[in-house]
Amino acid sequence: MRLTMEEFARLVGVSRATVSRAINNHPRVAPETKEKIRAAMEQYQYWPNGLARGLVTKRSGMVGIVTAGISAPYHAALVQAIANELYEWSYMAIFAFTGGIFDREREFVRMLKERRVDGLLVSPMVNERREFENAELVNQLRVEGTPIVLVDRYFRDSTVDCVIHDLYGAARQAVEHLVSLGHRRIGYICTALSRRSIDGRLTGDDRLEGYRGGLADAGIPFDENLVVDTRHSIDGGYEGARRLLEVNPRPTAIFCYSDLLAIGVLHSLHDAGVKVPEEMSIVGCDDSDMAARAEIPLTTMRLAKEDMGRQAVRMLVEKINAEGADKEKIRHIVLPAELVMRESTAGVYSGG
Amino acid sequence: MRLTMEEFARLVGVSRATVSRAINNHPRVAPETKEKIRAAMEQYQYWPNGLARGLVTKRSGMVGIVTAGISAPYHAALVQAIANELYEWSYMAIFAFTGGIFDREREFVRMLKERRVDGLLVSPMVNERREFENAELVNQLRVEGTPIVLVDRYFRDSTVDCVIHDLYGAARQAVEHLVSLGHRRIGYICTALSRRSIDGRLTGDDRLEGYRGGLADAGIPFDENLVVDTRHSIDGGYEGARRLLEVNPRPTAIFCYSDLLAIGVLHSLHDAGVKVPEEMSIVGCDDSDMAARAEIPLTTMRLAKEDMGRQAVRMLVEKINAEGADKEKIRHIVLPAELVMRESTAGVYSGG
DNA sequence: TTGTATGCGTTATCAG
DNA sequence: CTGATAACGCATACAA
Repeated sequence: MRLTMEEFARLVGVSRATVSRAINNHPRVAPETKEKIRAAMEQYQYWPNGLARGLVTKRSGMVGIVTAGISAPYHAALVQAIANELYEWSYMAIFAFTGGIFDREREFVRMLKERRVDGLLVSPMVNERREFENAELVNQLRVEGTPIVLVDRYFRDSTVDCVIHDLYGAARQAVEHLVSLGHRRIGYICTALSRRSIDGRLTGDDRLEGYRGGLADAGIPFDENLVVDTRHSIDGGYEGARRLLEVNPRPTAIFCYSDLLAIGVLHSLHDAGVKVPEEMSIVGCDDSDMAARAEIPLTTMRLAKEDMGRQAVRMLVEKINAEGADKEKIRHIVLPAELVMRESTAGVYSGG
Repeated sequence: MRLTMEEFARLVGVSRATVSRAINNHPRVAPETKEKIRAAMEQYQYWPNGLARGLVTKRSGMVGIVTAGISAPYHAALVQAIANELYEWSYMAIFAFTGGIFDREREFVRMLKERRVDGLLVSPMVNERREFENAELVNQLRVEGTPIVLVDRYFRDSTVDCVIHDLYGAARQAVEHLVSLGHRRIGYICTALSRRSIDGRLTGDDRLEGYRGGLADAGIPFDENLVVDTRHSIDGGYEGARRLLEVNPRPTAIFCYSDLLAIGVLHSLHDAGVKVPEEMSIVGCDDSDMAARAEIPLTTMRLAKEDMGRQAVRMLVEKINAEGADKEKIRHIVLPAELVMRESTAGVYSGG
């Protein structure tokens, strides 16, 4: 059994109250006493019991992170960023991966609250229209005042802190870049998630809206034939590109929903004998590790995953420590995307 | 403030002891009482305070995972596997990513013990000779009886539970496969970590030993010129392959330390105009997502990351629940690697 | 089967 | 500046 504060205090020759004060460096404790205790802690390897401490302070020093998982590099990078920033604030991270299983989202939140985490970082599950599968859960959390920050999700129906990427701006900027190179027929390859929004309903895919916005800025009419949806995988990108190559007249540039799709597009064009960037310009989205390492280093829109993790944690910590009215203050942080020019984009092919 | 058990019990009209028993489904509590309490829990949204509970049961229901990080897909997959299995056992996972920073390993372990985790899953940092950077830490954990399982690490100097891949067998099998295809000049591209062991000192790279073993089995003499070390990245693989192409006579097959290196090798050979698998066979190691998705789907040795996570968690849980002598029982689980044949290996090129 | 009383290891309030 | 002592929310031995 581990040493208790009472036993430890006796060993040092003080009361446990003094030990406690020394540990939490309370102002009214003699410097030499504090030093003596600090040294003894090392000697006897005494560390306070976090459970007991949390029971009385009502702070566990832990934060729960609820997300689908980390199999995608994007999510791994984001989770890593969150963990790193949490460390800076001396919080420990309890991770809960739902694997996209609906019931687990609720269950994990319950377990986390049972563990008395000080706050929650959540990327709630969304359906294909980007609506929260479990909006009630988020709403309840909000109502009961659990400190929470939404990561990579925007809760339209309510007022919850969140930090998201400016995906609209990212797409718009990508198109702007291509337009500036002289392109006018620009395709967009997206995933099934966003395809549905083309028909005019409120869109869930900010990239698609940004793509339209970029075209509008340049006075280029929107052509539905240039928008292709596919599975979110390298294969999906491969197939999407094939379909775009059949459109007449063929596009001279393609913006992709993600780097993953863009990699597939690259393979597809390679196999089809279409040269990148000479005959076709490609822009990805994310700036994952794959982008720079692709056969043809990929021009892409960098999504600031590190910033996202950092900001989310900071907001949450502030929320946890907020008093009174500040606790109600809601903030939405929108992270700008940055164009990273590499070798997959160039001016329009002039034949020959 | 959240409901307390006392208050909740009063609401239901029983004592808090009864509530406690109902929650921990103690045998001696009337079924109808139990049912009434269960229902009331839902109604009043009452959940016991895990901190208080842990304080008395001396169980936190949490397990600490100390590892470098999850930027590499291999590690992401492993961590995900651990998390999934932990869920099956109703444990929550506190992740601590050291980022390879020496001091953090100690610090995180201390923080985790302070949080009173029930056990530890650790992949301790190793130096370039595969020795533990912080052997003392592991040893101390062992001595004080903290339930611990080493993941992907084998602690040679002591007796700690662990689960590792049979990397020796993996390499040997890879060579055997190549030999069976008729290859006799087989190269090996590894990382700086393993290069040092060639000169005869105790090796840290089991793959290298397996490679030698495979050659020996086939009666092929070991040729130091066919072993190349490089950075562990796609670029590293690219460069390593270039160097192997200059060896005379040139190898007809290459075994790679990892899929990552193999991908670089593929690029390199492509650029050098060497056809795979016609002119050069390639075998990777890991069977990461990249392997199947490579331009030329990669033959590789599958490392069972899911099994590793599952076994590690199971061992730890058993350790936590072990009584008396069983607590001392040490087990080492060695996971076999499996050859996954794809399209990057073929018989020896017969010219023309 | 249920209720009462005690202790788990801290922090915090109050005296001294 | 330091030392008793009362919570904190729960599980459990003991009584009823």
